[in-house]
Amino acid sequence: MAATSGAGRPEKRKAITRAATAVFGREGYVRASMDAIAAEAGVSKRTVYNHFADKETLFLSVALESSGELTEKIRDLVDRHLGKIVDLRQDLTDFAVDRARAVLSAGDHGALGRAIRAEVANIPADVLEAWLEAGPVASLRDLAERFEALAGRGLLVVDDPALAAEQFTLLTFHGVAERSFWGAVPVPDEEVGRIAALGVDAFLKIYGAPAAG
Amino acid sequence: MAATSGAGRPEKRKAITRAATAVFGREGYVRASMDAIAAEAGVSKRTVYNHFADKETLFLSVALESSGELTEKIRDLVDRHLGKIVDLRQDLTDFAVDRARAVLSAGDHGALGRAIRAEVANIPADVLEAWLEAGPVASLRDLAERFEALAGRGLLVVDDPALAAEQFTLLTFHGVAERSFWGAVPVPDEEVGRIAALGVDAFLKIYGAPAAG
DNA sequence: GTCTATAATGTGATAGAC
DNA sequence: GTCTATCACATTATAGAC
Repeated sequence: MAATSGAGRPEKRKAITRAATAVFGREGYVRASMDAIAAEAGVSKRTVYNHFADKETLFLSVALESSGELTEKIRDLVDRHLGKIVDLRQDLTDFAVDRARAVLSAGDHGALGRAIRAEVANIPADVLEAWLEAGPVASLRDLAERFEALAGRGLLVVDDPALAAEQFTLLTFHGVAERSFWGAVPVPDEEVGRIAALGVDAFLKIYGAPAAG
Repeated sequence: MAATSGAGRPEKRKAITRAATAVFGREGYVRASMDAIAAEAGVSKRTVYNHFADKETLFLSVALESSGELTEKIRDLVDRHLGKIVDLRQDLTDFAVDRARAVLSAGDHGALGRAIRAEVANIPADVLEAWLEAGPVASLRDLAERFEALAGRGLLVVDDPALAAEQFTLLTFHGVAERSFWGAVPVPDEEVGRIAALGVDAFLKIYGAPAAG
């Protein structure tokens, strides 16, 4: 906290973090320059250093922030698609498609996630853990809770909800993530839909309730 | 070819590519310096530039080379573990564990794969395609062929061997790859084994022959 | 091997805006 | 008065040419 904050107007700080998110996502940590971030934020470089101690602090700060925001976005998708089940297969597929889009679409937080994954060897262990906890791990937990509820209603047969959530994510999301290199290379919408549908097929073979076939 | 080759002893060239693989893998593309590569190869920087036009050419060259070598390694594992099936579940699990180790173990080609994934936005499309074709896509095809053979012998029920190979890889490998950030963060052996076993469980629920239970 | 050109981070100093 | 923009600056590191 003490290192990241300081004096200054909050609006400036917001402009800086938004610019940093964009530039780090576009260029990656090493290539991104503080000059470029300052320019994109419309402030002077001095002002950036007034708000953030150094480049690394700025990067880790926006990484954590962005991680939490993406988790909230995904939580909304979980609620929207898996809150009230109409057609389980369809709802799961829709969720898979929307999540892939939310994480991997170009302009968004996904680009920063790519930068973080690229820099992971240079990120302090405790910060990395905090990022995981605010991001991927939290989303997995949200999904696991939902699966547990669905199992309670007899729609799924699930022993270990955390495992089911992870395997659902692997089958419906990681194939797209890998193919698009976490959003760096575009994947056509129809391809995303196809992969999601096939992933849900496989998932339901593992965890589907026999009644629903 | 013309850009990557030149005069000079082949032994020097080999030393350079080996050093470049190590340094690029350790530091990533941007951070790696040509000085460090020359030093690690035990040659002068001038010699490096005699063999490779520039930094980018050197990187792309070792990327392709390493991709092919890793594919061969994995092909050996496919043959060893899935050539003669003794206990299908056990053989699949052993293969999954060995592959994860081969790709993600620290000193190996896996580190370079991480660097490539980090740089993917700056890699020319045709080179990226060649890298995919020599690496991940080729390995997937090898595995698909093997699954098709196993299906022919009644050990698996497989409609689409390519899909089965991809889903096997997702279930048994990508969970570890993601958790370790493609080898940047170590994952305990027992955790790798646990994930592999759970992945094979799921895979056999989808594709297992009913006879074998 | 040496040298040049370039570009990066982070630091002052000063003068102006809210 | 406090925060800001502008400019200049020292330091360091790099790619690549001679």
